[in-house]
Amino acid sequence: MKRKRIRASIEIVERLLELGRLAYGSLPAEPGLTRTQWAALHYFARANNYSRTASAFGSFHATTPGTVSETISNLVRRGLLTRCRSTSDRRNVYLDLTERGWEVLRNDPSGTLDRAVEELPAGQATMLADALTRLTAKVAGEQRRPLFGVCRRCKYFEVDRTSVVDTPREGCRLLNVLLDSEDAAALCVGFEQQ
Amino acid sequence: MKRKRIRASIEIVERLLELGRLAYGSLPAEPGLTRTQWAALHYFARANNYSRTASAFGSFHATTPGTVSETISNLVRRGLLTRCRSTSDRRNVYLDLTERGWEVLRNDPSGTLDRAVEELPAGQATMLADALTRLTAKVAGEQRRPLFGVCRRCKYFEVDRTSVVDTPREGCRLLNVLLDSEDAAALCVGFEQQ
DNA sequence: GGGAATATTTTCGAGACCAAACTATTAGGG
DNA sequence: CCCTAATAGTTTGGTCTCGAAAATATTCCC
Repeated sequence: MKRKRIRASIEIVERLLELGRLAYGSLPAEPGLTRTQWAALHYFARANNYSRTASAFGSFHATTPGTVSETISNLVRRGLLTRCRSTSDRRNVYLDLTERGWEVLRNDPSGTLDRAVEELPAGQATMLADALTRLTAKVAGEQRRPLFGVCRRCKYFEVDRTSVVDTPREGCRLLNVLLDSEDAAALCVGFEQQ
Repeated sequence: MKRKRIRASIEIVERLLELGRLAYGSLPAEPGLTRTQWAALHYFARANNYSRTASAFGSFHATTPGTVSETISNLVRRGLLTRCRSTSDRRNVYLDLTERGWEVLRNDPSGTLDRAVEELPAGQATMLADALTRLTAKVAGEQRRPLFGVCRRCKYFEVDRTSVVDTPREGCRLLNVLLDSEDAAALCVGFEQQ
């Protein structure tokens, strides 16, 4: 049985996939949530107003609408998420964490990975973020999926410095709305690289 | 609903988890294999003689023996893997790809990610490999799981340069065996950082 | 020899997953 | 304004994944 010639990139790919699994492979998973449920809870905690929908999470998590719908129903049943139908377009349903949802999220198993990242040398963390963004952009593009990213690094992000108050006003040129500091650091489905 | 203060590390964690999903979220999944089945096929293609067992893959993939057993049975049923019970210790079952297994693996969806990695600037790829190894070591350690890694970077790896022939002989001091060039580049459960 | 440890398989119930069918709502063209 | 897409979600059916626990076989070690 001949193996393929080994390329260095394979090791990196293996690490990436291994890490993704290990991150949620932590022991307690306190309230008995699954990987997917944690991922959903984490996503809806981090996504901005315009991205907290079932379909957006489906794109982010690379899964189908039906699967997402079931996962969300489960989290709603547990009292960790609430559904809120949009009034402007009644097809949309926005998902928000409940008080208990925020509480439960504090035990997010991916915190293990998060702490490991925080211990990286400063320069390495920056380069890592850059490399990962490149990779994600490439793969997402090839699969015709949205890229996701935080507003502050988006090409539609805008800072209005003409204001006389000390904190300049931030906004999104795509949706044409103002962003508070929370939203400007949240994940967005409409993200485009600068 | 108050959000937690946003730390830069969260973005990196999100990218890592997103990438892990996207990598296997490719469209065709030709012969209808699932993420887990691809991961198993990939693992048994890359692991060395001593690591192609159900339990080793279970550690690598952060799942339980029962799940692994089912996944393997499925792949055997499809004719992509073969079981081979060890003669020296009859508790062990080694898994090997069949001819068809190797053939099917050529469409491994993670190839998309692999190509993206190959397009990274040279320096960045090296740095990325290093950072990911650090992260994996940290997370695996915290979860008391084996680290996995290729023999050549293991502390038990040894090169015998006393030989007069031009290609020096490589071996493993832990298992006390010689390694051919294929094995020296394969994944091993017994890996320890240098 | 006998009990502990190891490697794997089986079984069960809850989720995850995809595909396809379905509902409801909105957008676009004549 | 109707008619047809397109969009957002849900439901259904069938397979696979997952963890926990029990079962089997084998080996280790005192």
